[in-house]
Amino acid sequence: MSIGEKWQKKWKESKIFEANVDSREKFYTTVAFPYPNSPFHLGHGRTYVTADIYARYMRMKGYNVLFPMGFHYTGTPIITMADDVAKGEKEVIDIFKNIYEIPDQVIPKLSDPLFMANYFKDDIKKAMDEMGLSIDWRREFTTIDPEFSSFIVWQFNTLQKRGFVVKDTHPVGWCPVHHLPVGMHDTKGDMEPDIGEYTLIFFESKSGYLPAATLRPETIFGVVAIWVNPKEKYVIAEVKGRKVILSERSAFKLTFQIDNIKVLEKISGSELTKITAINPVTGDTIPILGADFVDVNTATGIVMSVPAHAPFDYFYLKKVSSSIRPIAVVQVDGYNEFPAVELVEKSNPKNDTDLKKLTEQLYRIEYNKGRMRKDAIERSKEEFRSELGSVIGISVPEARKSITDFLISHGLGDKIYEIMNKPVYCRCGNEVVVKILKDQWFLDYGNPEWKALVRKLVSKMRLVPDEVRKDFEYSIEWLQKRACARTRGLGTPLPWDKKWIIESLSDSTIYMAYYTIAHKIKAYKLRASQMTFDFWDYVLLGKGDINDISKLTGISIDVLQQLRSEFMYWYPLDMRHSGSDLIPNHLSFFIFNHAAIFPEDLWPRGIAVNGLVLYEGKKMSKSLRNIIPLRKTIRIYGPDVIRITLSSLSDMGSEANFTDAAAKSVMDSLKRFYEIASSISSFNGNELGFAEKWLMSRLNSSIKQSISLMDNMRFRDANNLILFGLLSDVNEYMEMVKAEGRDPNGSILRDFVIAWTRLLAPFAPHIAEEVWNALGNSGFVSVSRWPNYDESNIDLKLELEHEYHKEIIDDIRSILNVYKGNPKIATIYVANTSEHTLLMDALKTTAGGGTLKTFMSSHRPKNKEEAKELQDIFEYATEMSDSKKKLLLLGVDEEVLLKEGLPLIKYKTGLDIEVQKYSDEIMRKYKKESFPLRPSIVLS
RNA sequence: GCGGGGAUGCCCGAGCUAGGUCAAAGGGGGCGGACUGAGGCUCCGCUGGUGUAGACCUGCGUGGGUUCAAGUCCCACUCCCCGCACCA
Repeated sequence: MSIGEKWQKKWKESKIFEANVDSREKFYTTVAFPYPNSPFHLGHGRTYVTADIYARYMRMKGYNVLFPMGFHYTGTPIITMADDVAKGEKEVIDIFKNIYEIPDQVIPKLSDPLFMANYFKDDIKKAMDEMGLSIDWRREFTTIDPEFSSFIVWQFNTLQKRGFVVKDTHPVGWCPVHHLPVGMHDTKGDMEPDIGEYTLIFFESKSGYLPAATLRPETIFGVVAIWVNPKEKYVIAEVKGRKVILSERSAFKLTFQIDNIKVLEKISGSELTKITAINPVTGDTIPILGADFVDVNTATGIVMSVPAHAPFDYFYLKKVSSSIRPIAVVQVDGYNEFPAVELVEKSNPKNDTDLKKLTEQLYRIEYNKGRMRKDAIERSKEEFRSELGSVIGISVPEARKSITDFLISHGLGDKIYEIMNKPVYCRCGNEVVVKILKDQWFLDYGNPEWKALVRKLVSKMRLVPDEVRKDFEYSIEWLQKRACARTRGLGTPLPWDKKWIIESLSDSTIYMAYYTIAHKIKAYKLRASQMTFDFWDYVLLGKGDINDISKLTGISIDVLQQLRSEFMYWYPLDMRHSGSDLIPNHLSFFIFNHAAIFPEDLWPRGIAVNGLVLYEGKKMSKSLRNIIPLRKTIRIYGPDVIRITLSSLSDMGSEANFTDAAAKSVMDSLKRFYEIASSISSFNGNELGFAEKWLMSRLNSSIKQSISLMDNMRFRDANNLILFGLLSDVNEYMEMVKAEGRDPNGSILRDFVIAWTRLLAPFAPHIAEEVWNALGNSGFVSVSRWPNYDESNIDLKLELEHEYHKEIIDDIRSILNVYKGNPKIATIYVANTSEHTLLMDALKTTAGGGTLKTFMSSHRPKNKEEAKELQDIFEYATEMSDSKKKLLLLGVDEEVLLKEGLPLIKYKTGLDIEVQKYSDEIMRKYKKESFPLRPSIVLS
């Protein structure tokens, strides 16, 4: 059995992570629960480990820590994926089989969604245990447990009562064949259908209205023709009581958006080109022209031609007719009155791809810099002129909005939805269309009262790292109505309209409250039917009369009280951990729903967000086939290595790059820690010299620093300090002792290792327990206290002195570097008191904002040499490091200091060292100056 | 387009919210050495260029600017990554 398994088992047996209400201060933390549609990969581990490190740290700080876990079954991906398995979809099966190494006999069973969810839940749970997460598993649940459903029903009833649920229509991507909404998971190539709006403008003709579809309705004044595709089929249909002409395909697609479309007759595109149309805004009569580039599958298949501002239009119009003149609508600085003409003539596009690029370019320029021309607006019909006058001179985006409103309000236009990134195909092979869902239920995140509460909540919240605050503020302002129910998937039916299932991002917003009593619900075997609206109102909001509720539900008063006090002990949630990708949705919804349901004193206090995980510098993806199962890496490296590599090698807010090299180096460091810990009994020294004092100082100052780093979740810095930093300190200590030719001090090292083990425990709990136990400590390091530091052991001066010694060594080495020959002795000339006085004076001058001039004038050099010396010392003073200044201010006898470091300097340089006082003679002989803490060194 | 975040030495990556201690932390890789039966363990040294003395030169996306002094501040530009809704 590995060290990992050994301690995981012991933790479980001793129940140390099962948190119960007691008199201690509590700390309640959660992580977004997993969605079990596949096993965990490396990327999943990061958030959980990060939360666990903090949970373990807080536990060691003496808090009563609750870290529960549940599983999210709600939604469609599990169903879709099970379907894929059932259909024998190659890619999915290949991933399960070859990446996650799921046994052959299991794979067919995964075609049952519930089997899949349970199977992966178990696998994920194992992964969590194998990572050493300090979870209280008694509170585990899934979101389709009837007990949990009763909680969600209560949540939605409450939201409904408070007026935060509204009914509205909503466009979705839709498969016209199996009549279901399609999201990213349901499309070929996982394409998210991007739904956009086209404006329709009704041009009159003798055969009916031509609804030209455009993204730029403001260019209506510059329309010189209508394009249709002469090779395609069109129909005349009755739409909203109006006779319109549109492509056959369009008529079909629009049935999903508009009721009662009646196709009256068919007409070919070429036939259409024989008639003319009338611009409803200007009254101009314009030709209908044929063009192959018109795609009848996009919008209505009727396109208006604006050659002044659309490169396509100008390019093709030029080919068909030379008599039509462009009409300018938008003025842009740096272009002539017909920007599209100018662009096409200048860059001479060869094909549609070139034209597309020009279109995008012009579109952007006009959108950002364009202004509406007066002459264009004045082309409108007399009756509209005064109303449209307001758009003269305004920007394109503004004009677009008001002209669209104008068109619709005058019955001259309409809006339709279209898939903008078309074609998008459903997995069944049919092209996705836009469907308007009627009677859809929404959570009204746009509600101003609600938003105001949320703003308040966020402003009081602790966010780690704080940079994500902007993201939250942005996303909260941006959120509007959000559909909260779906037609299919696992989950809880909407209580007042049971054909809808509450969708997954809506039933996962306040479930942290459920954990606080989940174990009691199980222990008392409460049934969902007992957990009524009144029950939840009492337990979570303290509403209602406990006697009545007890009678109504058949739950004893004692149990009800217990549940209420459990909840009130743990709530509010202190910290929520999640990936940064969930900021605009889940985490924001979490905030919104808490604000809506709970009183202010129960609002969550903090969110910690981490970036994603890369593997060897690349994003993990199916297509790259570089998905690394988490459990596999734990088998290879052990849990402690994985924990540190995922969570503590990069800053929390930035992405973490998992590389095998990094994991290996963490593994080596942990091994080294273990070796040192196991060998301390063999060290027999007992001297308490400079080296020991230095080591103790390093330890104590590291402990001191660790506290603020851990408090702020700066795990990268903390780990650098604790794992890598203390390791190199021990090495340094060993060298120092070796230089003095003596044995390391065993008892000092023992104290050091004991503290070190505690510091390491949140990061590498398994190896920490092992060492803790081997050193003869009772109990678990996991529930021991974070080490205290003794301020009196922190000797800044001593540490600075050691720095000084190392600098002397570096200096000698850099001279050796360029020295030709074999020197035996380094003579170090230490500055004398007069230089010391001068330097102090120079420092005083610079500190007071004085310059070289001030300094000179107060010293009045007698000759050139003296002036040079003064100047040098002043320059030295200005560029002196802070640590040297400190050392100088602490007051040192440099000669004594040097002698203290002699063994180390000799050992490291391999030279004999002589220390002498500096004199002018040295200056004459070697042309070298000595400054305090910067002695001159002469090799010979 | 909107919003957020980046661009640092062979590679990865700190530092840039308080400008000087920055040729620039820490890794990795490479080179050399110690230990060893051996080492893929560990430890030590070197790893921009030049240099017979701890120095100098070049340098932190590009171009300007502020300053005695800029990787760090200001302006402009180029490029890259992430999110943008009913999907967990």
